[in-house]
Amino acid sequence: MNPFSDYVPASDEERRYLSEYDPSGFPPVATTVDVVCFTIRSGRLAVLLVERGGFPYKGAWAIPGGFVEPSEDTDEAAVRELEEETGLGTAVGHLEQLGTFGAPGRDPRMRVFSVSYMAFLPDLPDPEAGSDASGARFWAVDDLGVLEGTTPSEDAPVLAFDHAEILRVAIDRARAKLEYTPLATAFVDETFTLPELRRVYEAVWGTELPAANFRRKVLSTPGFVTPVNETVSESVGRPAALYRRGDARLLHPPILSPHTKRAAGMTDEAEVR
Amino acid sequence: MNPFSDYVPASDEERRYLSEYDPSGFPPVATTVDVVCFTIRSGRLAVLLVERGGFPYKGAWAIPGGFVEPSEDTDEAAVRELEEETGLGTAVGHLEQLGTFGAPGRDPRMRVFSVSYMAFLPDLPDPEAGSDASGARFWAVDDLGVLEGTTPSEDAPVLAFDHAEILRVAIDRARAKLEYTPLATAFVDETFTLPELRRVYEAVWGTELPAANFRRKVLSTPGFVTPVNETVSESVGRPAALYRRGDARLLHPPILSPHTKRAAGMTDEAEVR
DNA sequence: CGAATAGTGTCTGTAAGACACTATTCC
DNA sequence: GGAATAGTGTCTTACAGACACTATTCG
Repeated sequence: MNPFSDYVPASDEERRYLSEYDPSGFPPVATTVDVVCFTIRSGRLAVLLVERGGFPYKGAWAIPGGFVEPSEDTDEAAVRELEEETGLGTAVGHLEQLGTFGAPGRDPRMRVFSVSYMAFLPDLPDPEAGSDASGARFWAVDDLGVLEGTTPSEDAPVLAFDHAEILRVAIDRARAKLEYTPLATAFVDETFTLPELRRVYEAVWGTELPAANFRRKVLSTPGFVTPVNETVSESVGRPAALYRRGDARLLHPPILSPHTKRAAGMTDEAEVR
Repeated sequence: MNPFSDYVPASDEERRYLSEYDPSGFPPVATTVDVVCFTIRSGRLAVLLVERGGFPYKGAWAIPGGFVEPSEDTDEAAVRELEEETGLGTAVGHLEQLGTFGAPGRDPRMRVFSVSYMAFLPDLPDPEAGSDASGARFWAVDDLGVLEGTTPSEDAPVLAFDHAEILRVAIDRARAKLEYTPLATAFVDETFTLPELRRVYEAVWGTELPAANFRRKVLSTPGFVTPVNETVSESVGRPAALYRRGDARLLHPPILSPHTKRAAGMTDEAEVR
């Protein structure tokens, strides 16, 4: 019987069945959550990786994560991991499930299912290393060479397990979600200027956007941003007006990436065969 | 050591670590795949459910699924389940991962992680019951009452486990994917008419679409459909031209749902808190 | 003042929705 | 011919991209 379930048996027979149920016959498997933590660093999309201090893949870099505790939902485990790795809760940023990766041989120790999440965070200081990791830092994603048509930079880390694949899926999804959700606002502070928001799009998509049209599109999308009626001055140039995230969950019309229009042959995420 | 892994240890020390690794300390958990099989029946979006013949939730209806075998990737398990339940492979239709549901108490027997998939299939005869299910049939989704603002019909089935929640997420996602992918073509035969394709959109979205504008949009979206230069006659009226699915994976411009434009407050899928 | 950055106005092509109209079949 | 369904043409409005222009600050 599962001690966390509040299921009410419909009969004594069913009550007996549940109390006698023996789960020990299942082959041992582990379930982890991995959290792909994105941020914008120096105008580039960056992702948090931790250096592995133990076997296997010792010295390689991995997406931070850990085992799901018996009392936890996967969502709760993801929030916990995020807090442990960054010191931030979900009050800051945004967290959502990406998908589950469970190929039989993806971990050399045993069968491991990785329920992967993505987090989108404002710029953070590099975190302290966790207990089972000898280092932790953000890496610019286009230095990792995980995307088609890109090559790793000189000092690119070796990635553990199937984490290159997970990162590829996460980056594709983040780019797509920027178009039709207010996700970009998770990368900036609570109040932000439109040029700051535009630089988020430019960093994630790797393209320059015409500032005038970007501005018009953002302001004409209901609920995307609301003005705060203050300005900030960035040392030189005209001060920019401040905005706050609006209450829209989906953007209409969306902010389309210049790349999307040419993407008739682009692969959709996650189709099975 | 995981017998399905082709990982090569970097040292004798690591080789020893892996050979002595004992996975039996993990608490027993099970991992299943559930496949939400959608089709269009009588102009309505319908989903395949199986009646449970054993405890728990005996007599309730469930999304078909089963355990992931030790040698299988979750994708492979989903393909196998789909074939077992419908007799169809992925050559027909479309299959993709939806997400993982793993609340601690969702199954009263033990901790179970359900890696859920969605399949989109052309209209099928009602399947034969599987071995552990006393019945199997398609149900119109808007008779189930799983969506906000809808109420179950008179004879709506009781849903097992958290399957109402899984269905809700699946329907939301299917509706959204219809807009920007050629998913609708998975619901029709290999060759189809534009009115047939339009009725797919109408069934999934639950709205009527102006035929003239639908036609123009579909034909002006590159790679969505390609003409076959044949016609079919449906007993009365002018025969319709046949088309085949094109090679686009993403639609540009998308086929927007009339509902989407009013959806500024609509909830995005899967945000964690 | 000039450099730098923020923000506005305007023109053009394209796409969406509305809807009137034509075409081809069955009876 | 009439009913039924498929398909075309056209008008209006709205948005995307391009790009010239104005505004506000620092030094």
